[in-house]
Amino acid sequence: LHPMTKKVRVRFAPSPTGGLHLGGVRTVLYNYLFARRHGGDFILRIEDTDQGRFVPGAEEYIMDCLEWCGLVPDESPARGGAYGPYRQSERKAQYGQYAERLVKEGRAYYAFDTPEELDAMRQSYKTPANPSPQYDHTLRNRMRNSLSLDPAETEQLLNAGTPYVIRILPPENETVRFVDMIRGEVSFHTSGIDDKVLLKADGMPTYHLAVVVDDYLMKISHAFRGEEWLPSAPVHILLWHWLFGEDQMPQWAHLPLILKPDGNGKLSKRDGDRLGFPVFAMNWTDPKTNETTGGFREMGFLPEAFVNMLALLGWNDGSDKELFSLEELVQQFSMDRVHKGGAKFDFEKAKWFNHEWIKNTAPTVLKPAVKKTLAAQGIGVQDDILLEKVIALVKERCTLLPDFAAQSAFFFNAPVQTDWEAVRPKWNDKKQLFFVELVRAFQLISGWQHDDLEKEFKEMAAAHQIKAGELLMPFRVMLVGGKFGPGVFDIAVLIGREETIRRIENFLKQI
RNA sequence: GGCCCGUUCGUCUAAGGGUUAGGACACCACCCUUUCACGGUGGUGAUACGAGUUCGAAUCUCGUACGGGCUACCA
Repeated sequence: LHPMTKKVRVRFAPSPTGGLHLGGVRTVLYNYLFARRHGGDFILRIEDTDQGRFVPGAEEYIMDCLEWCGLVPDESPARGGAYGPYRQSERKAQYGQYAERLVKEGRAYYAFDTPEELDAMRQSYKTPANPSPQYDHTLRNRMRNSLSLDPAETEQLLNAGTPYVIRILPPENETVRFVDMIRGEVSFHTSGIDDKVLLKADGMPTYHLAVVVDDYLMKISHAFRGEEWLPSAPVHILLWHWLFGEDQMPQWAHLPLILKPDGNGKLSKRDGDRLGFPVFAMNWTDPKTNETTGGFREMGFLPEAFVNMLALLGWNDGSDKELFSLEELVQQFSMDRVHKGGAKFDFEKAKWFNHEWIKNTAPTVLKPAVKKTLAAQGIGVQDDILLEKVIALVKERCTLLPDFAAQSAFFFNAPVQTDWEAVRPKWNDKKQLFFVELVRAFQLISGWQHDDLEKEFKEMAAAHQIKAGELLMPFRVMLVGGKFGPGVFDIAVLIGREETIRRIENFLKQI
């Protein structure tokens, strides 16, 4: 087993190609929890070796997402650290040396095949029985590389500055084994490993080389990534074995995939558009296509709820507990309770988490976010004390932050729309009279608390020989504009005597 | 096709050889509430299949089926 002599250093390494999806955030989260749990460091490294797909602004976006989630790295491109650089592109010069070393030691070779030649190879060897031919031991001798060419020719090509890549040369007949923290021992036969490109023609490393070199140089002790990386793990193990020795290698954990809610397969951003939910942490606008993909933040999720929901998608503490703060997650998290199987994402359950968090969060804490969401709906709030009372009153009926606008707009502005149909059919002179007198009574009443109002209202109803129930709905519509909201007397208390009377009179005038 | 990984209610999951297979979301019913929610009570609903090991299997082994991932000079 891995000697835990060095400090735990886990890293999250996104590629800045745009957006940070659910699986990505969960990977960061597990990294973060593991690091905190063991008093280690959580490192962010940017994998920007593919310049063609690099998207401006994506790196900043990733940092913003992490900050919103409360998962700020100890070391990152922005913050720096003792094991920099934290962007792969800035380490470009070093990768080549490691690749050359592998060639010298006979573990890799030069390949001069052009993209067209590779394409031609894949076309000509493609059969129904073998739909995707590999550049591997079966084919490499028929390609143009330093193994098939004679040494003089290779030398000549190299001297002439012919573009080349460096490919790995997997051992003939061995079994590569490693222990995955989640899956236990996993093994691959080397005959099934193809000659992956390690160093591209532009001198940049591929992920395979870069991840190994970076993890070594940055002293990474644990590396977590999605399950889609499992098939290329043997390449990385081999590289570790040759370059730095397996005793230096991080412990691996391949996280289960997050699947689409309907059907099967990996969750993609397309699924979000199709099914009406976000798949990114925050809104992301691709500067190339100008296309925006929705985020959980903008949809009105609390970061605590978002993180809580993600943590439980593939992990639990063994009990029935489902609500965890980040701090509690840090205390409870363990990699051996992470599941092996993928989990379908369920937006309904995600909303449930948010609802629970809204209900359990104090109005003072909720206030800034609610204020923002109200402002976005054109509802200005001057009275902060009132706002807190309103939040306390309506939060249990809000699932997403924007729900606060619908649920509490009438506290701050008189209703613009009135659901007349809820009242008109049963309206009559007796009721009109009742409310006229109610206004008078409310003007005179001494206390303006819930019980005062209810007592007055019910006594008057009795005096007018109308059931209170028949009057409560009209009263609600007068104050709220519709058939919804908290208790009517609670509402009246909060909007105050003057405003209550104004809304009643206004209604009476219009009906 | 090849290689690898996986499989408990519709969904997320608990149960590490002995439980009436538990909880949550969703759904349904009832209660609370003279609004809408919240809440409460109850209900429908699962160990993919077949062998083997064992007194006893969701749990261990093997096979089958099904699902997924990978199969780029992308990560």
